[in-house]
Amino acid sequence: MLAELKKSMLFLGMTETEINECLKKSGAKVVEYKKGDIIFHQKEEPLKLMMLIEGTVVIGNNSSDGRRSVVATFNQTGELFGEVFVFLNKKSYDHYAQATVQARILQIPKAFIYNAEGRNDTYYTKMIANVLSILAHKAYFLNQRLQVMACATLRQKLAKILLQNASVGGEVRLGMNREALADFLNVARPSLSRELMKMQEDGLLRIEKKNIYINKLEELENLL
Amino acid sequence: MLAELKKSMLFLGMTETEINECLKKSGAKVVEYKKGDIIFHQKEEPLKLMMLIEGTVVIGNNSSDGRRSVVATFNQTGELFGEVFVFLNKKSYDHYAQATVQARILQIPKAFIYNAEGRNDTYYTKMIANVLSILAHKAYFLNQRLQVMACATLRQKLAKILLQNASVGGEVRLGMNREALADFLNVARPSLSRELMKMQEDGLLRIEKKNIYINKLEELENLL
DNA sequence: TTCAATTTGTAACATTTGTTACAGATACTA
DNA sequence: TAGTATCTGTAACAAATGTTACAAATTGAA
Repeated sequence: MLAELKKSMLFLGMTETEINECLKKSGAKVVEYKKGDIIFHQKEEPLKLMMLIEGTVVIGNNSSDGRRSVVATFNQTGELFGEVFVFLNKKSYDHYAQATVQARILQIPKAFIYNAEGRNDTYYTKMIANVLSILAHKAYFLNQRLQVMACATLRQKLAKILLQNASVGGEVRLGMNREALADFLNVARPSLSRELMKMQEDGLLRIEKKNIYINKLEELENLL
Repeated sequence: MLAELKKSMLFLGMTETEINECLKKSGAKVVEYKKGDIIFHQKEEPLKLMMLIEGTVVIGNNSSDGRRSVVATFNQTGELFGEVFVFLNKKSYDHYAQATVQARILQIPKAFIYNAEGRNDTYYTKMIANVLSILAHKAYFLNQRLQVMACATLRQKLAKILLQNASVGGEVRLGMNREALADFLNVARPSLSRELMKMQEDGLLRIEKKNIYINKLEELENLL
């Protein structure tokens, strides 16, 4: 498991010795869940950092009439989930977490983060830096997404995401198919196709298979 | 100035003594800017936490053809800005910050946060907790906003924001006028008015002056 | 290769939302 | 109080996007 932990954002840059030290001093535990098990429920107080080691976890909430809606899905080893609620110091998650397949979760008591005493060891500083980086990344990513969603027209949304992801040569590799891109932009897939084709006709870009090449950078920027 | 700092998110829960200790040990400085002065520019490396003490600051970026677009505005005493870039450990802000009126900014070197040595003082732990809380709040807020924006229809957006802000009795006080609400939801004001009135006709809610009262909570939830 | 499954572009039409203009309501000031 | 500015709802129309269905293109596997 250590090999996986070393690659996670939380333990990035730490030696195996340091990671073990963290796990021991923090009282971290690995908990196994079977398919369908609840990992935490809505009313529960967020007291542990949850890191997915193996499996798939969905975050959702129950509305008052009992309907369930899924807010997020995690399936990458090393990902944290629910950590925002931990650091908000909220009295309850307002969401539940459920394993959709068998899962293993590393759980680190939050108290560990909030107690610097006797921790002039480097691992503590590294972990703090990592946690800050994780939260900052999340805020940064959400902000990027919001800027796309905040565009008034579909053409503007496309311009935004293309500019955000363009490499120096003007090549854009989004790593999404049309359907996923449409979901990301929150539009219907045929609407997306239509607008992409229109933009190509207008000479703004060139579409080749999965790749898109920006022809007129300035014009795209002027749309925003 | 201490009185203001005590109310800021960054120094929340700290005594004046502790705050002074922080300022001294961190090498923090208060810098004055005149109207129009650049506080940091796009290529600059983010090395200091910036807290607005007085004035107004806009964050923006220059696109390649020289046009400027404003991304955010800060004018609340005690607010941090640009902190996400600091904790991302990026090599450059990709934005500039500019004072739009005379401003005073408290600047705290980031190194202070990343060095726990000899800091078994309680103020360090408190500050870490506060910084984590600030970032978590930002992520939480952005996520809330994103959930509203991700709704497919205007009616769903309204349902979402009303449910997010409803008190137990079903009263919703948004503290925004129609124009601001329309901006927040990213729709045209007349479209917003039209949909609100339709929802009232459908019996979902009741509008009284600035306040909105939810009549049928379940039906609103079922929209989502 | 060949076939089936998936992805993508297209078109016609329905629906939603934006735009513009204006009048009644509300809030603010002299 | 009167008068002005701002906010809000309304309506007619324009424009953008969603919906549905389908065929061409692409991918992946046998």
